[in-house]
Amino acid sequence: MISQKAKYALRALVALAKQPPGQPTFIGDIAEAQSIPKKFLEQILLDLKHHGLVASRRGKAGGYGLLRPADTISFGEVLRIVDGPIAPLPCLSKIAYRRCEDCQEEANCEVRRVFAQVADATRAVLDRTTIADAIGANLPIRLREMVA
Amino acid sequence: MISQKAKYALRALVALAKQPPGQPTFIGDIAEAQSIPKKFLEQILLDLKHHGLVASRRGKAGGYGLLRPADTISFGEVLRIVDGPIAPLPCLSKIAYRRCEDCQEEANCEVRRVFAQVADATRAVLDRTTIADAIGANLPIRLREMVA
DNA sequence: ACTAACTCTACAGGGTCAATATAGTTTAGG
DNA sequence: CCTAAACTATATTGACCCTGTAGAGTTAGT
Repeated sequence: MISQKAKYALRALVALAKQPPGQPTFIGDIAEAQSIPKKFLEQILLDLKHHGLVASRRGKAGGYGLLRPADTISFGEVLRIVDGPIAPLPCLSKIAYRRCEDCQEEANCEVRRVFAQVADATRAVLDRTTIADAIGANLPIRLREMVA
Repeated sequence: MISQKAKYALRALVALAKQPPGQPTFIGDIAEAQSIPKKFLEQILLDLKHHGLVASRRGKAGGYGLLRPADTISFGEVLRIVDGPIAPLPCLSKIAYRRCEDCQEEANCEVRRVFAQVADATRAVLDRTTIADAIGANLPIRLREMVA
C-alpha cells in the first residue's frame, strides 16, 4: 500500500501537468478540485519543491507549477521522495540498502530471492512511467526490457 | 515494504518445507535456527494454522508441520494472511476492495491506472511462486503470462 | 504426576501516518 | 503603504499499527 500522501502528491502533479505552463496554479484550487486537505497539500508541494520537481511563486499572484517537463518525472521518483524506498525488503533497496539483521546469509535467502523479482517487476513499471504517460491515453506502457 | 511478521512467516514455512515430512518440528527449534523471537513465532504459526497452511501436535512430542504440499502454498497466499491485501491501493484489491474516498471517477483515475500495472506485475510473481519454488535452485521462475 | 510442548488473550512501548495549528514571510494591487 | 492572499516553516495532535512480551491455560508423552 502506498501512503495517502504519495497518492496526493501524484494527483497534484497530474493536475499541474494538465495546466497550461507558465502561469502558476493556486494550492487552494488543486486542493479543492482533488479533495485534498489544503494544509496537508502545502506540506507535500513544499517537499516536492525542495526536491526540484515543482516551482512556486509567493504573494498574491503566486502558485505552483511543474519545474521539469511531465515526461521526465517518473512515478518511482515521486514515490521515493514521499514514501521512501520502494523495495519490499530493506536488503533490496538500491538507494537505502540495509541488511536484514536476522538474515544469516543474504545470498542464500529464499525470501530475498523471490522478492528481488517483485522489486524488479515493480520498478519496471514505476521507473518507466511518467506523469505524462499517466495523462496520455496510450496505456499500457511499453514494458520491453522487463525482468530478466 | 512487507512486515517483519510476513518475513518470519515465510522463513518459517521454508524451514518447515525443508524438514522431513511426518514428524513435527518444535517452534523453539525454528525460532533459534532463524533468529525469530519464539513467542512472536507462536502467534504467527497459530495464525497460519487457523488458515490451514500448517498443522500442529501438542504435548511433549508436539510441534508443527506443513499441512499442504509446499508447491501449493504461494507467497501471495501467505502475504495476504499475514499482511492483508497486496494491492498498492485499496481500490485495486481483489479480496478487500475499498473505494478511495477522495477519488472522483475511478475509471478515469490516472494514478489508479498506473498502479493497476504494478499490482498485476506483483501478483504475477507472488501468486505463481510457491514455497517449493523458493527452495528449488531453479530460479528465476516462469513469468510467461506477465502483464498484458 | 510431571514436564515440555502448543494455545490463547491481553497489552505495552514505540513509531508512523494524516491532518491541524500557529506563526511568519512575500508580493500584487488599490 | 497597507492589506489580502498566497506560500513557508515548524510543532503538535490523535489514531492506528507493528513488534514483541507476559502469563495463564491446555494437551499429551513418559
